[in-house]
Amino acid sequence: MKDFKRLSLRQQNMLRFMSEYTGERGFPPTIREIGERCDIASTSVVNYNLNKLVEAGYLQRSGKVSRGLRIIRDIPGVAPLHRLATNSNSPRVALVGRIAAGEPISLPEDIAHHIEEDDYVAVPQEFLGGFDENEVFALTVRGDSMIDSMIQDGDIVILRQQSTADNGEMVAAWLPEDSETTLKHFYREADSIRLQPANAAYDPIFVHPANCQIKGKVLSVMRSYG
Amino acid sequence: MKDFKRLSLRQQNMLRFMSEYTGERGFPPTIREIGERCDIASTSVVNYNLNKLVEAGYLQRSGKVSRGLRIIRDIPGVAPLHRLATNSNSPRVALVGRIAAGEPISLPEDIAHHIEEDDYVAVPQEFLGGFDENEVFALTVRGDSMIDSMIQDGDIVILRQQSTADNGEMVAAWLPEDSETTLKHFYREADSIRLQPANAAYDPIFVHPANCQIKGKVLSVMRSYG
DNA sequence: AGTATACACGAACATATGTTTGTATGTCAA
DNA sequence: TTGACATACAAACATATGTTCGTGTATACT
Repeated sequence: MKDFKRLSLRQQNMLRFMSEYTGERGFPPTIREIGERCDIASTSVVNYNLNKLVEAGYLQRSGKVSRGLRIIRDIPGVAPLHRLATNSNSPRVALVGRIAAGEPISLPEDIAHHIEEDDYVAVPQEFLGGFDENEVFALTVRGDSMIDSMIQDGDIVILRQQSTADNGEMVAAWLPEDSETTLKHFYREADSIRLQPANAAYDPIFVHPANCQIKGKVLSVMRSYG
Repeated sequence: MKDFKRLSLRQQNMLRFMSEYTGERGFPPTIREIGERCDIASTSVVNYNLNKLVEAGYLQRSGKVSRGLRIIRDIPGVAPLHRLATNSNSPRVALVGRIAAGEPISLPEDIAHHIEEDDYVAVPQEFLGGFDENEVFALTVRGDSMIDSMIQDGDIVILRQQSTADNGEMVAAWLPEDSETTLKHFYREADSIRLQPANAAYDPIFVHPANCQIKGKVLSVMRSYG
């Protein structure tokens, strides 16, 4: 059984993507989805490398069925977030950082490590959108750059970790070219991504998919005056 | 959200099968596989019942993709695929009504009477502003008349019952002459009261003190996208 | 009777998706 | 050079799979 480092970079990427995807959606990706995300042009190449991963003992495949993949070994770097102790019965969500124009947010690798005791916020069950508290995190909003989404300085946004999104969902997106993180509604267009503010008075932003990195989707917002 | 026992026997079977299948194989079953195992002759019937399960809050579906199923609630008799958060012991606050332009809110006498079991919302301690939960109530915002305060339709505002306010506090004010309830920042001027929107683009409202009845001050705002 | 609603069936439909084939390009050893 | 091997690509293929539609059958209510 090969060591993870012995796999080709492409195969490592595939494993990482499959693991993340499955964690986010609840089912594995298709061959073509793997190809898109790992910059593999041909489905047969994905198929080829999947078989290599089976040989290496990382994967099980159920032949001829869609999404017939199952990862059977842990993958460095995408280890599942460990459960964090809590006293309260109320779900406690990791408050991992601040989101603001011009600053990146470091996710998800850093979550498990950089958390301290105080960096939690209690969140009622109803505001977790049915997701497990372990795949949910919170950010404090800094600055007024999200005003057009009815979110202001000091708000706490609750998000679910995921790197993809469905149309209409509100996401935290990191725009590398602009060195900016923003909260917008997500829409996949023909060959670009439309980031739509909540307020109709503001114009949408169009970005190339390569310049749009989804960090998570917004489940809820909490604000305290005082 | 329906109780498990309220589901049809067929739907219960489907849930059990989906959960077991996913646990065994690592990916959810197809519509046809569900049909076979649950003695359902037509794929459309499976599809129909899957949508029912989504309505009941047990399932998430990713449209148009194969095996696009995810169980999001525990199912009696089946080992849970992932841990779901436990019941909350957060303070529970009475959700006494809706606030909207043109509609009065009946406070505080009716609070004790009109409340039913569902009319509570769990609120984390941090969002009660240090007040006792018994003197705090919640309102659902209806309409977009409060957009200028970064509060939108569907938001839940947490308020403390009080009939006066300090300058700068955000209050729910009932304006008898206009038959209107509104959320604004409160400022006492020489011989009038200024109700100031949060957004500078909007003009303040000046009212005579006799035409301004404070219902409570806003402690926090909670919003769930769902 | 008629109407509405919930649930079920089967067939046709569109396409998502795994598989296969033929070919090309690199490296490495003989 | 040659040949073997690993890896990559594109196109064609077969079918698995979600969706839609027309219909039927109960039950309950007017």
